[in-house]
Amino acid sequence: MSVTYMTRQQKAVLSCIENIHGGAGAAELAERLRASGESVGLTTVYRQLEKLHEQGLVHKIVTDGGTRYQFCDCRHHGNDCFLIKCEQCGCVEHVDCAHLGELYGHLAQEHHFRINPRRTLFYGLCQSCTQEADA
Amino acid sequence: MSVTYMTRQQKAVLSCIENIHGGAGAAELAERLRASGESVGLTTVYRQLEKLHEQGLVHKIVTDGGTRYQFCDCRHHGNDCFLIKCEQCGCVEHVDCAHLGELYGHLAQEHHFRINPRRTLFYGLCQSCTQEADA
DNA sequence: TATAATTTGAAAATGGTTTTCATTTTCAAA
DNA sequence: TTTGAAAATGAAAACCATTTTCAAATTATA
Repeated sequence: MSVTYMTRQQKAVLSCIENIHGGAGAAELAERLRASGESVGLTTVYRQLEKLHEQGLVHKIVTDGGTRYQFCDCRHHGNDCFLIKCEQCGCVEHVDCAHLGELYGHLAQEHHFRINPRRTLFYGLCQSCTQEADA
Repeated sequence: MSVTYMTRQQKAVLSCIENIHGGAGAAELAERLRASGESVGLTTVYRQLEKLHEQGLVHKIVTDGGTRYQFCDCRHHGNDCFLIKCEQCGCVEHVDCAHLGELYGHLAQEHHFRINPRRTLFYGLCQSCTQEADA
């Protein structure tokens, strides 16, 4: 890939997803772009999100409830970062914890499973929802 | 639900998914049932798998590559079990490891995130694909 | 029996995502 | 500047896994 420019649509998709806390689905993203006057076709939104995902710039979270894309420059992450999707409020947060990398090592050494750290996603309660639950 | 019997189809779906190591998609399951002479309509396969999932007898794993169902009496599990989906061969395996529960404890204590252990799913390479990769 | 309730499955509908392809845009060479 | 090749766009069509519909079959209860 020796492309040196970015199209209007590419810039628009990237800067939009970058600024949505908690991520968004493709259709929602297209809707936001249209609303902001930077309309991009849904097909192109899908294509750009896929491209960003391949480049490691967005997570692609496929679940029962649909597919969501979340910006995250994962290329800068090591083995110690993971995502947690809060089952209460729906937010997606990043967490860094050295113990995770240790777990991966253990699983590789003792159980012969090699984890792909880039795709680790837990479900549970985020910090603020945990606090609420404890109150 | 005061139903006391099980239809032929219900029994067939349950006993089939119980015996597929690595789980299966709905269509694959229907095909296996047909091949074994216990043909069950695809619609019914979907319905029964959903029912079993609600009862906590099968995992429903929705990803990029499609939805897979894996038998697992999760009701009996503690914090130390997780699933891993092999990015190479597509199988889903079940792993027990005490270190996982410890990680959850640490995340709760130090990071204030409460993980739902029932939904933990890693991506990576299964045992046999890890061996192949190392060969 | 009779009747109500449940289950089944073929066919049709659904809807998110991908593919197609004519058009537009961009890059690099002349 | 042209010019032509390569890449990107997006509307429309295709795709396809899953869900819904509904008439027929099965089972429970009266």
